[in-house]
Amino acid sequence: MSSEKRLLLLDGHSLAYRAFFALPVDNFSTSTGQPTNAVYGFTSMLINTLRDEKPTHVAVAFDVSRQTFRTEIFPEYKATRSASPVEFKGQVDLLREVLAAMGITTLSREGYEADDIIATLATQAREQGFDVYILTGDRDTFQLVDDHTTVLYPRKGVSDLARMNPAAIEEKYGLTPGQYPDFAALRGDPSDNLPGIPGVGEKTATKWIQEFGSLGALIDRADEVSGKVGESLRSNVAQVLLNRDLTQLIKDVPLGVAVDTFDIKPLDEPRVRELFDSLEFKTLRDRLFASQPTAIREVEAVPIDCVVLSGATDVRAWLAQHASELTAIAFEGSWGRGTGSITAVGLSSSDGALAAIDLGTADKGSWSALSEWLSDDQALKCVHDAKGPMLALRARGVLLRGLNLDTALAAYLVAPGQRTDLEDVAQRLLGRTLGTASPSGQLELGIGGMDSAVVGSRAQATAELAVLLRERVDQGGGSSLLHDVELPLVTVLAAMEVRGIAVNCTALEALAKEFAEKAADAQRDARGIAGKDFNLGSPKQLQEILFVELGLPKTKKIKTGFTTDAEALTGLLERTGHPLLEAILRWRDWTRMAQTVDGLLPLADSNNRIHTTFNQMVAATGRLSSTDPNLQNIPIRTETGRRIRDCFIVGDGYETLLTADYSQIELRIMAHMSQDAGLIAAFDEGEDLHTTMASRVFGVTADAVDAEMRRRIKAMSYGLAYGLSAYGLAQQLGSSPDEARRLMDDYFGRFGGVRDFLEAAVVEARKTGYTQTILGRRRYLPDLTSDNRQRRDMAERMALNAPIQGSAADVIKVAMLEVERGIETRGLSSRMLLQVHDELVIEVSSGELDEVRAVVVSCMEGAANLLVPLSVSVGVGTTWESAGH
DNA sequence: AGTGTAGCAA
DNA sequence: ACGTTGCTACACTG
Repeated sequence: MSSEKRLLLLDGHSLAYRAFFALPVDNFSTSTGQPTNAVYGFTSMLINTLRDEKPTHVAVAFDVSRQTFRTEIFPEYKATRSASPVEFKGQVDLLREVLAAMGITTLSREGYEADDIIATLATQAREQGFDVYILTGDRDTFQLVDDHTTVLYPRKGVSDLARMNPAAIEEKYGLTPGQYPDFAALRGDPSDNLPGIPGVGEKTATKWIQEFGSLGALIDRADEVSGKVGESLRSNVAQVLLNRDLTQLIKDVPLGVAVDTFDIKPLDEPRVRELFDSLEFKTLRDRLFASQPTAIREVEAVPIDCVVLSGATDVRAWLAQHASELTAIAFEGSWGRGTGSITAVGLSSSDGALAAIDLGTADKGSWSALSEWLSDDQALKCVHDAKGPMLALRARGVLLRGLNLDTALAAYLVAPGQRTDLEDVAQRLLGRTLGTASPSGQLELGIGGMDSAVVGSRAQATAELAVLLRERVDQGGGSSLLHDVELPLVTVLAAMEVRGIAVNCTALEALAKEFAEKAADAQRDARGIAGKDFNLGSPKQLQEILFVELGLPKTKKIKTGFTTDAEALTGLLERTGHPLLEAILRWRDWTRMAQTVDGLLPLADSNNRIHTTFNQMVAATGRLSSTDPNLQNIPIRTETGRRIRDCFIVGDGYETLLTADYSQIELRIMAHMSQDAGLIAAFDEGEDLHTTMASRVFGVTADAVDAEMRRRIKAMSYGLAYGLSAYGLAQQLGSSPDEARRLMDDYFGRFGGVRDFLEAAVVEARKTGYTQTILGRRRYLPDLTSDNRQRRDMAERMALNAPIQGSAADVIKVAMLEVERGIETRGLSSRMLLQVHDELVIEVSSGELDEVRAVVVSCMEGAANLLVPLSVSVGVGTTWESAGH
């Protein structure tokens, strides 16, 4: 029979320490280098136990210091334990933070170990009728086990727990729990530095306790023990009795708290979310939230006044009555790859009214009434992440107009780098947990119809967020960036995604076949040379063959051994000339290309067009990203890569593709932001920039600048924007750090304003907490003041890069708006298809080339007014490759 | 399913 | 430890 009151007690240090050694720190560190293995392992065990044992009360005990009553009795107690590693120490505080966020009581008392606190609480709890569960890595607690007290002891790792109840103790030791400390005293404990009896191990200790019943009886009748071990026992009685005292847990530690107060409280969800996100505990976070009993984690109450609208009259009447000012809309449905469908719509008007429309059952009239309102640009709307719904609406021929706010975009500008889905933002800013349609997404809606409470509450949350975020964006000075750039860009991106880009599927298929054959050839060669079949794609197997079987020189160390990346293998090939290396590199090249092609082919629609998805809220710097497929990383640097590019073609009904890209936009931004006179002058020169800069740095005429000098300056210039170190530059150039340092000195000697700007950027960011772009886009970098050098250095590099990369993103976003509008206002039918960070790809209708080129160039060059001109180069051709530069 | 390695782009 | 921002594929591990 299990009690209704169930207390879970944990030993913080012992569990965290176990986790620390069980989990490789390399696999459990944040991207900024903070080790989290101990916190992770502990938290994982805690969540699993909460789920499995369903306690009603929880507390965690910690040791305070090494100094306890035990060290007073026996100074050598635990004296052989080495200091805990620094990687561990910092994690204890993190762990306490996690527990605090989870609302779990932590206890510690000077002079006592966590075990004593646990023994005390377990005793009190038992008296009050609790069932007690003790999760600990310390076997001394076995003495507490009884019919209502179970010790959960990690067998190995952090997921395999042994349930130590009286039967389990009996089975494992042949003893009762009460006999355990007697046994432990006899055996001694090397890890606690408790000496045992020479010649007496676990077997003898068990036998004696079984035979005599207890340690007291054994010592009373010690004379009866014969032989050498008997001798040994008699001469070590004092030590054994001391061991017994040290092993005994104290059950009356003065704690001054009642077990009742350990009842499980609701999670501080925003705090947990923030903390777990910063620790990069994604799955753990989800597991924790999933494990919350519904009684505690209540889904938001059903909005009682959410009316379900059906029929054109209904819809029209509601919209006329309520949708006067800003109306928040929540769309349910699915979208992507330039299309989508909407199943339900929730509406939350500024007067507080809520409505929902089920588009699965709605008649034609309701739909047309709704779509009429959706495309009315006088009817102002707010949507959380509007681009997807825009795609779905376009698929039904409806243009969403009057979009006045996108709360996801606003949340992104306020906190780039944080998640922007509605659930998360609502949780973070409103402190509210939203209900979702169903864990599996659309499924339930499709079958079971609309859940008006869910749709309504999402619309309502969006409306509330609109008020809050508008204010936050204003405070952050991002109002213009949001309303003049990001918001109108949503519509442009949606249009680009709908358009897609045409591909030559026949040619792509031919490439796929050819690349696969080339890869197979290389694989055959490699296996032949190695003399065995192995998986070339397995770094592990590759390491075994290269460094063990063939005994090739070791490469740079990585987490899992030695790197086999292309740079390292090329280096090895040069040094050893081993033919296997050549075959592997060749196989990598061909499989890479084959993968790219294979990934593209199935994504072409019936018109042979591929529709990517541009994500406006992923990159912390303000860049766009592209997925499904990623069209921003189509190969270009190799001949083979260019053959893939050649398969992206102008579509039917259009004349040609045009690509336009900014020349050295990041350096121009650097010139502008730094106001470095030398750099500005170098741009005004109009000749080859890197050559001009090299001539100044090296003090020679432009004619005397050779390719190597130009290469160095170019690498230096671009490295700067990334927070380059002398070491990194040396790597890049293949020279010594000393040489690189000299180059940097010479460079800054000539372009000192750049250095001053970069230094000031970091200082300013440290002071304000954020960096800023030319349009006021912020990136927050709290790690700039971190005590952890690695984190701080990382943040400094981000602070150098973010204003530059982000400003470039600002500029091309403005340009995109201008290009789109320029084309439209001139009544042209050419259209923008892609953006690749500093490049736009346009599909040009016949007869429009000259005008489009002029529009694109002027819009791009005019997108920002910098201290240096923006320069755009244009290429034209029927394929992306031939239109390239 | 999540993590690590590798490799493509800007 | 040593240059930023992304996305995807694969192998490996649980």
